[in-house]
Amino acid sequence: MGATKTEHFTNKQNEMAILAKALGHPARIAIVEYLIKVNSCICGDIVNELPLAQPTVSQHLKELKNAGLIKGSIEGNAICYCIDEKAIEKLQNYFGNISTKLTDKKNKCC
Amino acid sequence: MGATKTEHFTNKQNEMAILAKALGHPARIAIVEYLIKVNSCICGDIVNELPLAQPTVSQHLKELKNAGLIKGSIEGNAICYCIDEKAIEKLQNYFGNISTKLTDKKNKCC
DNA sequence: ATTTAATATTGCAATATTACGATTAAAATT
DNA sequence: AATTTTAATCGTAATATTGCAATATTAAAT
Repeated sequence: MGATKTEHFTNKQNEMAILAKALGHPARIAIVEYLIKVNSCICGDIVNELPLAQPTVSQHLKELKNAGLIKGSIEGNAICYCIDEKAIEKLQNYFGNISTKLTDKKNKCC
Repeated sequence: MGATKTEHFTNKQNEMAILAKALGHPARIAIVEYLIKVNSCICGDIVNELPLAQPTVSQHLKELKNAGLIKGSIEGNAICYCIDEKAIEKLQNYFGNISTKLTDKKNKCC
């Protein structure tokens, strides 16, 4: 026990859970927000923006990358990071869809 | 170490991270989707829908409730669960906002 | 009052996450 | 070539999560 039983859920469910989980930490939310704020790809500079040690930030970046939320490309001795818009789109569609379904119905039982 | 350093991030960042984290597990995604699918509040019945033991489901429900994603009210000897629309709205707004900011900019450096 | 049904809680083992110091790797600069 | 810069990786401690059997709780039904 201890490990998530992904095999019992649909691909879509696992995919959304992976994206959500990646954003389930304030540092990773902060990284994504910073990438949006600077409005471009960032080469270096991310570590200085966060109140965490360099290896910790590196680890968070890796998780965001594994989840497909950011892309990173080597740019000399720095790394260029930016948001992967497709992932954000998926999240937006997902919650937009849920929102629509919720407002469609009118049975207020709670 | 091992605990998230929430104190270094903004309230909003922590709030979004809590919501995302709650959805960062396929079982909890499945619960939310089920609540939407049946299109009403559900009294009982959730445990049978999931491929997990009753205590595990109960725990996932508790986490969704703590994060503010679902509401539960006692209804006889069953519990009536439903989505808290405000939380979904927050998520939709958040990702909608990010999406807008991303499509606004045109600097494709990646 | 007993039994039944639905859900929560407890306790625990397995695993995952978070954080960081130390180290390494790779490229730019001197 | 030696140094500096930037970021990844390793190792490890602290903590959190996942999952479930056993048990408790609560209210309805008998």
